[in-house]
Amino acid sequence: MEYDFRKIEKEWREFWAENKTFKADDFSDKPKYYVLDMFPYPSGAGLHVGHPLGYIASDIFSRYKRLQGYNVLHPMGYDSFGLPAEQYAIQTGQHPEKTTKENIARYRGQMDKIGFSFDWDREVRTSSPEYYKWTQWIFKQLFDCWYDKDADKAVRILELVAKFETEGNANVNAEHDFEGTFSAEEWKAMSEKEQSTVLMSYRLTYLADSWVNWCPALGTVLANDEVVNGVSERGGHPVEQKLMRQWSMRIKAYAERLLTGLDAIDWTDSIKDQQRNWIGKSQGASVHFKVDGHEDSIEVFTTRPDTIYGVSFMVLAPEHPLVDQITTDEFSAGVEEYKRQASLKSERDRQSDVKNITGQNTGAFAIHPFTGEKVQIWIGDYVLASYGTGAVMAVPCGDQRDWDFAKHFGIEIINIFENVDISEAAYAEKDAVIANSEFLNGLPAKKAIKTAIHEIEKQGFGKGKTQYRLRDAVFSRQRYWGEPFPVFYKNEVPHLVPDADLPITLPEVDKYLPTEDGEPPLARAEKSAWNYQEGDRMEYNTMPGWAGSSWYFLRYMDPKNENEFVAREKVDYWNNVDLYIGGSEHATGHLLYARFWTKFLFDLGYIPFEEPFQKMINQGMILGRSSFVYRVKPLVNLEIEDEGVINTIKKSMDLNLKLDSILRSVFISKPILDKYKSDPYSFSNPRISAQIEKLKNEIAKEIENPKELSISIDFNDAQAIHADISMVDNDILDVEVFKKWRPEFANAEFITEEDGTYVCGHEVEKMSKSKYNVQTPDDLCEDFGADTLRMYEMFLGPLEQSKPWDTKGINGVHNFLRKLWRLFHDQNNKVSLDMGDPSKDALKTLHKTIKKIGDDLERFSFNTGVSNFMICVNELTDQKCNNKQILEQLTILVSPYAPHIAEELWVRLGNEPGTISYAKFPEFNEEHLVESSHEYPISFNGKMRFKLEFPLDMSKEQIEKEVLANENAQKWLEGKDPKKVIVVPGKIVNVVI
RNA sequence: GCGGGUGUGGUGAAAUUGGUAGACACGCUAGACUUAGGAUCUAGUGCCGCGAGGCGUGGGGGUUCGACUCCCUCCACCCGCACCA
Repeated sequence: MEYDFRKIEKEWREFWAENKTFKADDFSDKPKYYVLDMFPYPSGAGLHVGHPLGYIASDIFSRYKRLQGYNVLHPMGYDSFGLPAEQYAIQTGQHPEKTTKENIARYRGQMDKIGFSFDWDREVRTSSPEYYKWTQWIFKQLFDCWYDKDADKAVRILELVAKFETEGNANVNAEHDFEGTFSAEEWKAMSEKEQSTVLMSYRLTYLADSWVNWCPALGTVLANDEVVNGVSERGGHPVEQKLMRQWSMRIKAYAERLLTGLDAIDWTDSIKDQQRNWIGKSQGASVHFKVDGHEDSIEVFTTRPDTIYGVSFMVLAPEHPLVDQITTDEFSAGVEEYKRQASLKSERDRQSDVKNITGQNTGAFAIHPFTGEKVQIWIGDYVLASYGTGAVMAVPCGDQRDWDFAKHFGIEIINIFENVDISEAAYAEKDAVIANSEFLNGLPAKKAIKTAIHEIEKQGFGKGKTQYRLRDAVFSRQRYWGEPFPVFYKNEVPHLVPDADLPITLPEVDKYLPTEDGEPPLARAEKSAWNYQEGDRMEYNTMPGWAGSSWYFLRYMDPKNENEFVAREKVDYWNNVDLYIGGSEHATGHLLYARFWTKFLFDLGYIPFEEPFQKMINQGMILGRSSFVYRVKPLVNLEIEDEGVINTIKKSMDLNLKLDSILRSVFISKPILDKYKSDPYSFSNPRISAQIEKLKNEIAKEIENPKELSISIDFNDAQAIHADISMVDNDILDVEVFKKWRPEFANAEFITEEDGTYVCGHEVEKMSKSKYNVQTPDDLCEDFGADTLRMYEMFLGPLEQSKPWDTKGINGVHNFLRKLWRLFHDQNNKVSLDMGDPSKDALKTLHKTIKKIGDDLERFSFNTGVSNFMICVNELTDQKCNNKQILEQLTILVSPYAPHIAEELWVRLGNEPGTISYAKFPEFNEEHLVESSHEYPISFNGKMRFKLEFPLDMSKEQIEKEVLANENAQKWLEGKDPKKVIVVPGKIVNVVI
């Protein structure tokens, strides 16, 4: 074999590992560049071909940056705490640490085969105590801080205590959820426990009773981003709302900075929009409406205070705390009933049922703060208790839901817009001029909003307010396989474990299940099983998966530091991640939390930047191509004289079952199935027909006089069964392997094509174990080599696009590498080089390629890069070029994509082993591309008809003359005079007729 | 409903600033050489048409000498958000 990739690749991988070729220097005169991949969760299934897509791209870019003279940080690690390992532990009793280690070993083996230039000395695992010690430490910092809105940053809690001691809390501008005010004296008079409770409502991580998403099937709470459409993101289990005492992260404090920070980072609009959406900023005013005859007032939040004169009623959420107090006797029964019905509906139902307008009058009235008029107070489930204040001022002329509600219940609709017709629908645009609104009359909405807020504040019944949809993030999980909290309890008051005693390691437990009384698994641990034993008990919850991943990119800079989470000098040198590659599915989870923690650590002065990931590229998902075999179902039509309907149905079903068992193991080739679908009567299969006949006779014996009995096969309802793609080649099933696949298929029969083959159907789906369509990179590495795999994955198409995996074209890429190899070698596979000066043509090809490859890398267009290499090698092959100077440059160019073959060729060219990774990226020299003439496409009315070659220095006029004189042009002119001739020098000629 | 994205041969795709649409690769067809590794080489391959030629980048319209590219409008698919006050 000429190009022996197996031997080459193995040797070079060993060389890189032994020589630590890709070790990154912590301090260097070179400029730094940090390329990061989203680290994987090591699942039991191993890597499939989709995982390396992003890793290959980032590796190519890392290698390119090294060639450009950068000191590149390109690490890899494992997000190794998580649910699947724990579920597996519950089933098998094995410690999750054991399976996690095994899975990591498998991942590492797979990654090693692909030739990544990771600095493996920097590997981190979120589940290792050396790592999570610092996750616990960061938690402690959050606990020890509050958010000072005046300084707009996190500040130590001691400073807050100092303020309380001197002036109480009245003038403290903090992000908090403490209700009420206290003086310095009152503060000092509080017991330690009371003070602790107060402080808790200011801390950036806090313990509180909060409504959480409880997932009974997983036995844990979930964060909002882990709940999708009312079910758990992992596993799709139902989720219910439950009030629980939980640790939360006060991410709300950072809402505004998380929003504005997006403007300064280079991410896709899609991800930024998702985060903006999730944060959900809305500006407006909070306004208090007095309740007629009550002390209480209703606080509403509105984005349109300019429409306040259009308020003709109020709507409270059915759960609003004031509802019971204000409801009049007359309406109390109706209100109770409405509340009951609303409580029966799930949050999801309430949200999906948009068309039904429901509501209930409470009989109470609110006083309009400006007009003093009484407006009805209703309850309605279109108002959500969890958003804003759980109450709205209804402006039917300006809000479609309010309009619908008013129409439905016959409530007055006041028009406060100039020249706007609101008889058919509300007018929600902000371009109308306000009318009918006293001091707001004649103002356009934008101005009116400001004026209204000003007036509301002046009169003292409300103020301008900005509201965010972002909720604080629940940080406790009732699970075993996660970071323990550095928290112990004394008299149920939480205390922090001192830094010196960190990490709190995971204690051994007898089972990975909750206790009988519903406590999390850690409650099973004996006190002595903990490595810290202060207080009455330790915290039994563990941290969520996103804890460790929120700061791992920092740890890579200083992975072995035992004294700090990262040394300041190192983070000063490496700074933030220059290029982050990963999937877009983490938009509102990991990517938001990591930004939050980064801003927090920045506030405390530990790191010099506020945004973790400067530029991000989201690689598309690689989809699988599933193969299917088809099993048909019988259709029995039986009618029996003198027997009841029920009996008939029962017998029919029996028959169906019997027949099903006959057909169970019969599989029909896809093309034949399609034929029968359109023409069921063409079906003929002696064996099956015989079986059906036999069955019919049996029935005839059993049933005296069937009025009608027909048995047919329903081809349209054929059952498609996933067949493992490893036993399918080019859609043709290996029937012998299939029979051995599962016991139930041992006696399978196949209705095949004429040539005896069984043809499978196929579909593009997500790659997953259960669909038997998982392609691992291992086989492909074995068959074609890592360099081919790397180039092929890039060749598939643009990185960001999702695409089905198909190995059809892999030969083309493999052939390219063989052609490349042949440029350097003679027929006997001996290196054969021309040591002289390169030809003009070869230089032109080379420099054209240098330009394109460089440009492609700069815009992350890896697929066109591969194409350009192919073009280059094709041209050099045509030129029979084996010039050393040319090939040496080409080898460097190719090395980021195909590092193994590049290393081998580099040495065969006479260079030192291992030096290619730090060679100099070839310099583009335009001179080699300079042409003296250009082949002009000559088009008529924009259509290219033929080409003519002219010198580049020929004048426009001269070109025009030559073109028109050309006989080919005369043919297209058809004797007419051209209206106009456009000559773009060096580009094109267009003749307008 | 709102926001983001995609739409080009039989297939994956390319066209970077408005300038030869389909590069490169797969597949397919024919031929050559071998007949063992999934081989290699040559020629062809957008569609219609014998041909001249016509048509062609989701549909329709526009700007322009010239549009895959810019503008308007509609359609389909994918992703995210959604009684958010």
